[in-house]
Amino acid sequence: MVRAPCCEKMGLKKGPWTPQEDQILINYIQLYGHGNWRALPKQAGLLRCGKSCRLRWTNYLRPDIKRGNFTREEEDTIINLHQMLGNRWSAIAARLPGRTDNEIKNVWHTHLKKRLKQTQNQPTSSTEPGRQFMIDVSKFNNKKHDDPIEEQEEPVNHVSSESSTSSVHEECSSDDMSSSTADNMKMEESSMSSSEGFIEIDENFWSEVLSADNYNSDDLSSAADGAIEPPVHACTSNMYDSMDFWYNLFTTSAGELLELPEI
DNA sequence: AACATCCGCAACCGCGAGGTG
DNA sequence: TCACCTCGCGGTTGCGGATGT
Repeated sequence: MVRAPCCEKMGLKKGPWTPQEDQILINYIQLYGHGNWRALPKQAGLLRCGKSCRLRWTNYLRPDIKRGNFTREEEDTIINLHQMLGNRWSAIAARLPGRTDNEIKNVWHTHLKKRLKQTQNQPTSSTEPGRQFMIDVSKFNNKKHDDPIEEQEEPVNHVSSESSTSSVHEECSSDDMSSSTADNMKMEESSMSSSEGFIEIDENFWSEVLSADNYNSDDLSSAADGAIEPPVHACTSNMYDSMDFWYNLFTTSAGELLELPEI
């Protein structure tokens, strides 16, 4: 069959969004959610295709999006996750609360690719200060199923964005995000504990993590309480300040530390 | 100051997956 | 089982600002 073009109807606007359009979209989604993206622009009175609305919302207007430059830690995380997952930006984004796949993709192409190239050109003994870790998941590359995450059991409490037609909160709450992140971590836990995978962490890593005195589990777990106002605080705080982040990354679901090889 | 080039980012395009009747 | 529809993802494009000449 022939797929109908996204914006088949003439007169649909393309290009940059105006503040007015943004406001219309935000207001509409706050009131009604986004059960059907295709129908949304018509119902909201926007001269845009549904796809454009969805993109604008998910990449820019969503209240839980963390704006601003990527921290060094975030960049390192992206690099390491990219080693593990390849160009699976949405999977990488799932581990970086407040960051979108598009944003991560952009930062990869504009910064990190270069940085990685530079790093690779340097002798192995030359390292930058600060924490670093490497995850060798070469085994994933040989798998028929290229997504180690989706091979894991379905998250019990996963809230599908498709099912959230009535509440913006379901889609955007940090709770939802952290739970999906935690679920995804399960994949890493199983893959990392495999004898084939290894994690390389410098000696300062755990001491830094374990001595984090500004740990506040509420940052990532404080769910939306039903109010329409988005939980911005969960996204503007540095995720690396949260013990939960590192804890989930390097522990099993039973709370046991993953086995890390001697370096 | 004017022009050229580079860079970053938002947005678009097309494909595949999954859901539904 | 199949056809169709919608959504999400990854790749790519193009605009606008920053920087260099």
